[in-house]
Amino acid sequence: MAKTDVLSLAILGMLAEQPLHGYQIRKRLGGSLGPFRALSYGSLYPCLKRMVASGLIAADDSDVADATRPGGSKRSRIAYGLTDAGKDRLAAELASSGASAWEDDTFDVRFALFGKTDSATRLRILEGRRTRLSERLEEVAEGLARMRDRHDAYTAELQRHGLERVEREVEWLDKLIENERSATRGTDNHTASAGDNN
Amino acid sequence: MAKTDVLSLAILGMLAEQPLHGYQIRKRLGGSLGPFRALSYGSLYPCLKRMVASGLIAADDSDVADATRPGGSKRSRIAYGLTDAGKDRLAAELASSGASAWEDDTFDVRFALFGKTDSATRLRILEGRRTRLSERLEEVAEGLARMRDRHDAYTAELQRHGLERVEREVEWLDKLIENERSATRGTDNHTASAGDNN
DNA sequence: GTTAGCATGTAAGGAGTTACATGATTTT
DNA sequence: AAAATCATGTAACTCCTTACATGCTAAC
Repeated sequence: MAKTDVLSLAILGMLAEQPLHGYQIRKRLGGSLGPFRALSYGSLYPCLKRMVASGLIAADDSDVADATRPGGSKRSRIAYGLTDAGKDRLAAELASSGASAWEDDTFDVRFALFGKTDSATRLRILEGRRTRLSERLEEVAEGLARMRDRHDAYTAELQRHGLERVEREVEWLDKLIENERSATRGTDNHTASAGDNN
Repeated sequence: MAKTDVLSLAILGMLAEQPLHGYQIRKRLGGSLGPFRALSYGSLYPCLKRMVASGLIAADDSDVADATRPGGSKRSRIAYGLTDAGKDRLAAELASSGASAWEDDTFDVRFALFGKTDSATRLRILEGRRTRLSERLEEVAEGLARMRDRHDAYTAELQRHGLERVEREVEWLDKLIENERSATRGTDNHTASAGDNN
């Protein structure tokens, strides 16, 4: 089974809602998912091509054709939609909560797809991420102790700020985990709300 | 004049304090600078090689030789130090405050080297960074308004958290800018302290 | 009718990782 | 004497960007 990279996963998730063409995909990736603020076409189109080749998505060229000319070939505007294989792959990825799900690169995308992820997996990923960040916290604190004297004021401040940032993300995760747990305790809701943060 | 990439700049900055060998450089990069938490040797050593080739640093192999065997060739342990050209290059880079200085990739390293940067340049970079983040804030808010309805609870929460993170960094910068300004007003201190953050 | 935005793609190249390959030194 | 850590390096590969190349469509 070929690996699904983050970009492909994000695309699969997006196309699960509705077929889209490349240009739209790019804009939405920039808008909602974390790590793709301005993904270039030089990345996107080859990726779509690969996904078509591996049968995860299908290209539909008929989009505008009938809207204007009867027999028209307008070129441009290729809508991509999930195939059955694509749906299966997405489902399989969403059910997994392995190591990579809580790494920096992947976590944001997995989180963005929580609406399609079942409650138990959501919780596992949030907890995995929390553990990951705790480890990071320890590492940094350790390194900070070891280099105490080598730091000038600015390096120390940078370190302190980095630490604070991670601590805040841990707090954020704690809230989400708490939310997730109480939602599960009450109803075993499949699509629990993530709101209620001040 | 060849471009100095972030990694080279970080190395130049580190070697300005004292000669180090590759292994040490790697650990310190992970410890103090932001974007290099675990730089691989596969990146580091080729970079050092390039820097030697372009005359910015010099390799000194005599390190351990006299410590143990008189005529000994111990191999291993190559200490790198700045050449005059390297010092010049570092000085030139530190004096610059162009576009790239406040981008995500570069800012942390530039900040870590503030101890060697003059007050006016520090201020320009901090302000540049602040402006950059403000722009980002606007972009995100804009995109958020445009997609309002397409967001499920989790995507919205991810967006909100991202926004909050950027807002906090702006607050952090505001404090630093304030510090920097008052330090300049008082004494025109070249190596002002960055402390005083709760 | 021309500018701005929509839409698709390719080629070259940058910046990094992983996996491999090797060997010295220190600690247990 | 074995294990951990120090130390240096290369080759293949991944993922992404920039710059280029093309053409349609809507608005002013």
